[in-house]
Formats: sequence, structure tokens, C-alpha cells
Amino acid sequence: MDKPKPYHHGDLRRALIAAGMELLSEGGAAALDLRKVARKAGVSHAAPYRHFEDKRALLVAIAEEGFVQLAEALTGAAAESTPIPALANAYIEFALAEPALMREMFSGLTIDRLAYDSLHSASKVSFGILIAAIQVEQAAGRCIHGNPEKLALVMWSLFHGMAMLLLENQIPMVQREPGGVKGFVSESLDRLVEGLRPRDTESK
Amino acid sequence: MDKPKPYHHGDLRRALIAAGMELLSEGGAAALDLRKVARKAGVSHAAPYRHFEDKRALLVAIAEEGFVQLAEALTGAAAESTPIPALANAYIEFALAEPALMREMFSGLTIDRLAYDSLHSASKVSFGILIAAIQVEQAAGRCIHGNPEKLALVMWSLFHGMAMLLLENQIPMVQREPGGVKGFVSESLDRLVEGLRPRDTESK
DNA sequence: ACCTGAACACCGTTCAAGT
DNA sequence: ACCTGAACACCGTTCAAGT
Repeated sequence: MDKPKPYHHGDLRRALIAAGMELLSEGGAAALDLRKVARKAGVSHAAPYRHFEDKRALLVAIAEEGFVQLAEALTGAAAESTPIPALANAYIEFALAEPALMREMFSGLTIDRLAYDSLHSASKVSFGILIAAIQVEQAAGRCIHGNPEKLALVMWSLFHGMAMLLLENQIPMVQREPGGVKGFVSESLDRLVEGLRPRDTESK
Repeated sequence: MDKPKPYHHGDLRRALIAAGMELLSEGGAAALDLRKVARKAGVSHAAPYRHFEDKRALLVAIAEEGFVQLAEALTGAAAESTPIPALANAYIEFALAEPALMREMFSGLTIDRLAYDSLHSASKVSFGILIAAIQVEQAAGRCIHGNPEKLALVMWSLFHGMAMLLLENQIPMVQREPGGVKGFVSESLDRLVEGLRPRDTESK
């Protein structure tokens, strides 16, 4: 009664990506081998080669899916009343929730970016959300003028640095602080907004 | 006439680390397999296990050596007349000169940090240099008061984010900009120093 | 004490053969 | 068209045996 399916899969490609993401989430990059992915999807170890040229191609597809999910999380945050802190928290929460995926997304797959164009497009969507947030703040007079792309790049760099350093346990002291990760993110953001150079004292 | 050496190596451990770093530099993480490292050091593929428990232990030792080299680069920069921009440039130059090493240093080896304590100590040296630089700027009245460790953490996050995003070609537009990477780093640093919120107009 | 060669389990990839 | 099973080269790791 069902539509005739080729063998037991309607969309093996999607199933392989999903299986790969699960393995990544459970055991990190080391646990993601192609034969295990195939086993998890219920096909032979050679079947994935019908859909992906090699293991790297599967990893690129997974990273691309990761960027789609990140963009979704950021889109939600951008709609809140204080978009900048919301975006920072969303970025860092995403990274800490899926550390292995985050590493894979930003981990040297893109050396020859011409070959993986769709991966870069996916990552640019997230960047676009940051640019839009800066423009909103500029319009409201809460952010200095200047090229919004460059300002967004500074902000992104700070988000990304905090996320990766937290991810790799490089700053374990943050976990013990009052306020924990959220407090750290919020304070760091204040520093970027207010600046490190002392302001004139008469400002309110 | 030479002092009797055990077989052909006086310090195989060091030779293995050096060989591993060369492979990393030449071909990235994918090119670093233990058998190739052994071949490069002129020993059998089982010999490394006399000095390293497993492949991960060698990677940890390599990452540790990377942090030592990073600390050296930062120490030189900290002595310059404008230490903060010098540190930023040193950090990013190091990352771009040895991308594969940089990835390895910050790439999830440290999940159970109790097991790799010396790696964390090595990374803390670099962080200490950043803290000291903040304290110098505070004493000179060029940086706001407040916990220097927290301020250094913000600065490190920004450095690290810029370095990793550049490394992974996430911001290719920077390469085409006038001033290139150095211009980007310098402008971004200005934003952190001056802040994103508009300052009172009468300040010089 | 330190190193070697053979051996084992496992992975990425290929390919002739099946439906 | 899409999938399978056998096969190949290669890697991490172990271990009995050599000096």
C-alpha cells in the first residue's frame, strides 16, 4: 500500500546525516566512523558511498545541518527585547549543548572553500542575523555608527571565543563563579559595550 | 667514542614530539598517524608505546609544546610599548602560522582535565601574560578598574575568536580588506577598548 | 631497560555481482 | 538505480621475543 520504496529507505541520505549527528552527540568526533553510521541506518557499510563521495562529504553535510540549527537558535534570540545579550546566550548555549557538533562545524573542513560552497552559505546566514542585530541597535542609538558588518564581526569573534574556550574547559574558573556561564557571558558583553578605556566620570 | 646510547636514540620522546609537530605542520591532523611518526623518527611502529601510553598522549604532549611556544610569542609581545595590540597580533599570527597545531591545542583533548594537568598548566602561562598586561594598563590609567582576570578573559575570548574564525576561513572578506588581517585585528581591538555604546561627544 | 616483527581488530574505500 | 559481500591497504594497539 505504501509507495514503492527502493530497498528499505526513502531517504538514506537524510538518515545517514541523522545517524552521524547522533554518534557525534553521544561519543564525539572519534565515535563517528562511517561503518557505524551505516550500521545505525540499517544498511551495509558500502551504501553511504551512493550518497556521499567520502567520509568528509558526510561531515560537511553534518556541519551544514549544524549551521542551519544554529541559525534557528539565533533567529529566536534576535526577536527578543534585548537581542544582543540574547544572541550571545543562544550562541554559547548551542555550543555547550552540542560541543562535538560545534567543533565539527568550525574544524578545518573548509580549507578549500570553493569545494564546499553550500557549507559557507549556511554559515553566512548566522552571520547575517548578527549584522541585522547591530543595525537595529544602531538605529536605536545604542551602538556607535560604522560598518555594521565589521561591528558584527567583532561581536561574533567575542561570542565564538567565549564559546570555544568554555567548550574546551580552558576557563574552568567560570563554572565556579556566582552566575556561572551566564554571568560570565553577561559581564563580558558589558565590557564590549562599555569599552575597556575609562569613560568620562560625569556620564550618568 | 660517543657516550653509549640505547639503540639509536638519546631522547626518542623528544624526537617523536618533533616528528609529530612536523607532520601536523605539513599535512594537518589527518596526516598525523603514529606509524608515520615512528617511521619519521627512525624506529619501529611499536617503539612510541615505550614513551606514550597511546596516540592521545602524544597529541597531548604536542599540544603542551604548542602552548609553550605560544607563551614565548606572547612574552615577546608583552614587552613592547603597546602591549595589548602587540599581544593580539602575536596571538593571531601564531594561530595563522600553525593552524593545525592551534586546532590541536584547543581541540577537545582536555575533556577530563584531571588526567592532563600539565597541559592545563601550560595553557595557564599564556593566560597569565594577558592578565599581567591588563594590570599594566590599569596602573597607567588606560583600562577601567575591576578584576584583571575577568578583563583578561574577555580579551582572550576576543583574540581566540578572531584567530579561530580566521583560521577556518569563516571570514574570507577580511583577506581582501585594505590592511588585511592586521587591519581587522587593530580595528576590532579599538572596538573593545572604546566600547560599542556611543561616548559623550565632548571627549577629545 | 628498550626495541622489533608478527599478529589482531577495525576502518575507509573499491568493485564485481545481485535485485 | 540502488544496495551487498568480499577484498585491499592501512592504522592503533598488543605481545612474545630479541639485545
